[in-house]
Amino acid sequence: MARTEFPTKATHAQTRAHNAGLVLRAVYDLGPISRAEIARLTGLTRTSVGELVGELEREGLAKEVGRGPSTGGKAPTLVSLADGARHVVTLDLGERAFTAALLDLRGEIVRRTTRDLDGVDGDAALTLVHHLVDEILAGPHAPILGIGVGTPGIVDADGTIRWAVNLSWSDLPLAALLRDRYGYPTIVTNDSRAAAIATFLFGGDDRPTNLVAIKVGRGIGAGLVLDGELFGGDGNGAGEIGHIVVEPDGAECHCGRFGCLETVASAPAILRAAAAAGLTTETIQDLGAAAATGDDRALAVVRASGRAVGASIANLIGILDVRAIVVHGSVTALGESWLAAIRDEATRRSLGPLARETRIVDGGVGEDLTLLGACALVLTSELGLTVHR
Amino acid sequence: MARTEFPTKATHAQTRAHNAGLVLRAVYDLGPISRAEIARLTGLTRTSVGELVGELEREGLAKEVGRGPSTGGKAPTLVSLADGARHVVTLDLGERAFTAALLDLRGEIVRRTTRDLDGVDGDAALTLVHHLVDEILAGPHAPILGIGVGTPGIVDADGTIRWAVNLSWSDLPLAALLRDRYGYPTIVTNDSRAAAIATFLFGGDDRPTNLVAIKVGRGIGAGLVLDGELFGGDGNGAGEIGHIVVEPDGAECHCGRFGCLETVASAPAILRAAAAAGLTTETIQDLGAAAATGDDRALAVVRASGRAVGASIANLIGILDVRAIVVHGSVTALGESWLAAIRDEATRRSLGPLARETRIVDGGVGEDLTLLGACALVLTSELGLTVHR
DNA sequence: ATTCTTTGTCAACCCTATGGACAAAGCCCA
DNA sequence: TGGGCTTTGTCCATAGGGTTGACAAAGAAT
Repeated sequence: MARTEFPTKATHAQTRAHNAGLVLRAVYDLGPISRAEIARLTGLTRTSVGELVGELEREGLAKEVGRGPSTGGKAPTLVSLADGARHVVTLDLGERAFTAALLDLRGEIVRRTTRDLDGVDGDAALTLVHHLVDEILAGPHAPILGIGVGTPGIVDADGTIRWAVNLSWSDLPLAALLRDRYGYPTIVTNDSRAAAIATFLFGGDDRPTNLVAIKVGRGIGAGLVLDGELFGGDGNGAGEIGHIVVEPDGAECHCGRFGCLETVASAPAILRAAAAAGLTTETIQDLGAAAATGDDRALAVVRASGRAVGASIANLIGILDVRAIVVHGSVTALGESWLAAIRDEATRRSLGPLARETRIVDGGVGEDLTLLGACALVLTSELGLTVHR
Repeated sequence: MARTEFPTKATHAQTRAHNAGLVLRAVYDLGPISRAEIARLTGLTRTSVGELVGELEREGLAKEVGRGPSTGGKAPTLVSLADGARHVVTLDLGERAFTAALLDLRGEIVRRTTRDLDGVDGDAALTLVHHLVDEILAGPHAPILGIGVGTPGIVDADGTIRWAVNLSWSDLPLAALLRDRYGYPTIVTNDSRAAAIATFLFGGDDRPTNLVAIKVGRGIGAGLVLDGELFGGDGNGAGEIGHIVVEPDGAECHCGRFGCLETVASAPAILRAAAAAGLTTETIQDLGAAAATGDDRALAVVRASGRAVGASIANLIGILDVRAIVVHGSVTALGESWLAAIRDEATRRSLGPLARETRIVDGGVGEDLTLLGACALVLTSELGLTVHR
């Protein structure tokens, strides 16, 4: 029904907010910078920039830090960001442990606490979340900008966790709960997605406009950054590639179907395959090491799982024409032969020109990616900021 | 390099343009409507709306059309769109023929001309394009808003046709050429994509935010409408699913790989398969008819090709979580058993909850979809309009 | 006929970006 | 050392454009 809702009108305040965002971003991205330079960059007048910078200074977000070199005229007054002027509380609700951390405006971790899950779930897990946040907030901190959470499972756009298997959570309105309890803006997302924006924003200067970050661990999921923004799809389920069937006659998956990608390429599946092949490797690391030494059976297992991921990536490339693909998560510990298998299969299965320009890179185990992504989401939504470097 | 470019500043003029767009859209979508009603809908004041409507009237885009019923006070003055106030020239550069048409603001075709291609290509084909546009413009018309073109092949974001096989065009800057020659804003897109926005915009009131329109004909391509906008990908190649490998050991494709979707599910491939199965059907229609009468061999061929499309759709669903999928193009003539095979396979290969809510519908041969889509693109870019119904 | 509503418009006002002017501060060069 | 030239940052007047409030016109309700 386009009949009832309608896009929102534009107001002066919005213009202001937009331009304020530009100035903040300039200060943020381009380090110590003069007002005049910001004016040139943004196209705003020096007058406007001066006023907006003044506002940032009053809010404590920016401060003058001396003069720069002259270029033939008056030396510019440099303004830079007060990195610690605000803090963000972030949570990584991992498979085995929950981590809470306090991050500054640069995404630097000020402090963190991790608590092992030890089979805790349901309400107890929620209580653990509260404890962790309480603990983080108990220490000294700057004004809090918001709370960002990365969690496994499917998460609605409004921050409700539809279901998270290992935590026995279903339809848990986590964002609303935390918002009510702490009074801060709160964003809850799926961990694959958090990792995706983190990779995107911290990807350095040459970051592309589109990026897909695929997490391969106990489960498999991707976060899609399209045209610079996280894409959720109609039901916020975009990127749930773990349950696309890749082997119609494959093993049964816990989702009820047969031959889902997760039955072939997830960590548990790989270990099962290794065992079936008569290998005695207990962990992904071990298997990777075995493959690295040239063990044929290990190599075969590693390659098979890599090819499955590669085939899925070929689909991604064909459908979305993305150039930047990052693979991360615990399974990346399989090492180079795994990645090579992914690249080979992705190339073999997708259109030449597209595949040639695609970079598939190893994002590693991605320790703090979820925390960073959750932080980035808060920064973006609260300040219109874009974290990078 | 985020260092050099920078998002653009917001100005008063932009605010104005945005709000003008809102008002125009209200008049456009909601037929005869009063200024007061527009004000309520958009959140703008009656004053602003009055002024903006005045502007539309001066431009000839809107006109007063009497009074509406009173609701207890002064009866409202109704304003409605002057459908024929502007015209759009559109071109459909089809596989066998070129069509040019003049469309009004509602996407209604005012007049059209079609010329068979008869093997014409290269410069001669370009000349044909010029002739067609000249012919359309020779007749009476309202002020022209722009030219919209739908063409096969891969098209850059700036309207350069990278290559179109059957026309022997490569790196032809068609948009620039037409812009220079006629002086109108010009948009050139791939036909699958044009069809996608057309389906999206003309899809009625309950249109979703995401839609994928898959064209299955001589080639196979999809147009992706994500969050209400056409998605192009990094190299404007998004939706080129025809060359994703679906059968690694399949037949050779003209792209050089083996087992691309097009080698299995495109019109020529299907006819080849039918011939190989000993069928004497000459056309897609014939084959569809044979399948409809229960011919086992025909049915097998039809189902096999449908399943291949269905598997690709499962990928789309898993990756993008789109709810609305439209299949169109000449191969839809295969009929119900083909569509059923598509649906079955798509459901079988994708996650339950996702597949359940997905609607895969038959868009038919899609006669004028390309023309409509090209028109819609021009309307959207020139007026910020959204065509529907 | 009177009162109450709704509509459309006009005038005064406010927010915010712009353009011009100017002092401050630096370089360059005689 | 002083004059000319640039660049920077700010002040002031101006203008675009949405908002508020008031009001006449027009219709419904009593």
